[in-house]
Amino acid sequence: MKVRTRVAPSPTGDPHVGTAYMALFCLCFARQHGGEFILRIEDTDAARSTTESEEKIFESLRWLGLQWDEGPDVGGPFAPYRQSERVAQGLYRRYADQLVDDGHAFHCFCTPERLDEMRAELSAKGESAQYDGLCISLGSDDVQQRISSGEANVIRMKVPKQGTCTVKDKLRGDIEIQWSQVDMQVLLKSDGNPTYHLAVVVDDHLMEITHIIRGEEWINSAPKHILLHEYFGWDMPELIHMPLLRNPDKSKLSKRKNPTSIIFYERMGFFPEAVLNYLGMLGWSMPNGEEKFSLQQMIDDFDINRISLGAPVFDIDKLKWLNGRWLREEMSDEEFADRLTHWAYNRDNLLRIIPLIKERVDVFSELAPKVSFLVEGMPEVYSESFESKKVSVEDIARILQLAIWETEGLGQWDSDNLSRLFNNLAEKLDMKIRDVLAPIFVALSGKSVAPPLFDSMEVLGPDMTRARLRHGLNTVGGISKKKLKKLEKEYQRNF
RNA sequence: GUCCCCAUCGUCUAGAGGCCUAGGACACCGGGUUUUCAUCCCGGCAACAGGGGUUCGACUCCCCUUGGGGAUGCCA
Repeated sequence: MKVRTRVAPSPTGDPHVGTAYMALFCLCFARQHGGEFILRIEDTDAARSTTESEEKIFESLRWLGLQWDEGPDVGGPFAPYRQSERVAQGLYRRYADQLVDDGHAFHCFCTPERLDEMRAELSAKGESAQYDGLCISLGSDDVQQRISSGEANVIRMKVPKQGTCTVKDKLRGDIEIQWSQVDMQVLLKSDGNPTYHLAVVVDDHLMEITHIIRGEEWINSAPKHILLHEYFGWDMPELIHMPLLRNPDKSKLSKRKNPTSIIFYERMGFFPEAVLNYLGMLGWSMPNGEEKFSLQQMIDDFDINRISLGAPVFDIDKLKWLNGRWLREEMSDEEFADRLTHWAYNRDNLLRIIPLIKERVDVFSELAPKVSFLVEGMPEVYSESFESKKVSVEDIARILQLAIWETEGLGQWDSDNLSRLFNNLAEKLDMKIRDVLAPIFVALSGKSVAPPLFDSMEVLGPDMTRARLRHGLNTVGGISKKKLKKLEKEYQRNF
């Protein structure tokens, strides 16, 4: 038995708690049945799936104490798995060609423009905007000629016109989906890369995966995967679709509304045991009702039927309480000391901070207040600290909100990039950089005097920075819904 | 729009037809212990979305409505 879940790298490479959530359940399920837990990077986009971003994810999962099995090496040098290597080898193209030869897929020459038009037309008529099958009936001579003339094309899978597909889900039972609802999915893109749907099916087969644990969001594409397995003549792995973690407003957990990276919780000083424990109690419970449990206890008592299907809201308050219990009930003074040293006052961390404050202190005793904000979770911030003669409260709120949005899209989180970002922001707002930065300073540090801003932000990391900006925004009174909508429109137009 | 998933206190959940006057936990509000604070203890507030069936009996099973979420890409 081999249970697999996926790891999706984000542009910044910061691993999402949702990833850890799936991985945790995958591990428990696999171990409970004496099977293997396979962790897999699933992204054919080389820009996103860099060795660096992958390593960051693995590091976070290791921090949590999740150990995965290596699985068979299917062509790439990277354990546990790397997809991009195989793309270059043309592996997926061969499988796609095979489907074309067997009459299960076809070359499609439709341009993106035509597809857009077609979809617009269909949805205007109130029909589902699927591919209309224009290229499916092209003669093979015609196809060969257009390919050799270099015309761009993709490979699409054929889908039955009628009947239903039964998706067997270990948690939800049989889910019936009409084939008419399933689109003729592109399998191979015009650049030769496979889409997720082809790659995932091929990889599952090559890695001999028997069980898949993934998020609920994939239920609708399950028929495509089932059909591909049929076309290839392979056994379909069993599916388990987990509920999705939510923001307090019930939408899918997103960094826009919550700190979502595992690194944030590490930086806040949560214990990995507590974070894992907390994730375990979202959607699952111990048979005896105990809320504090270790990974091993969870594995021992794991029962997939105890998973509840309602999508849980991620509640930091409860996580904090749980962390407190771990801290008080499980840590000796010695261990507390060791962990604290390791967490903040380790050499590496100090070496990052020292360059920022060396010039600003004369003796050690002056150090603590100057660096406290780099170690604190949320610094105490008062609305008076934001007050300024030059900038109105409303503008301060605007600046903070814009900063939050802008930093969401930042790729490489470093001092130089941040500096560019804020200079741009000041320019677009037609304000002095100093006036723009003032409220940012306060939100981040609670003080108006602090070490260099961009370096501090780099040390704090994206999630912690955004969390403090949000906190600052709330402190100055936030932005009303109406104004927020207006600002967002303006933002999308001008930035 | 269409399809799919889901539905117990504000939040996480227990509940496999009678054990339910619906249990626990977080948060919140009281009280106690403590030189302060925190911890800890004790107590309180608070939910089966609505309507139809099935059944001697529904939180539990079925249907409809409503609500929430997701999917509808040459993203994953």
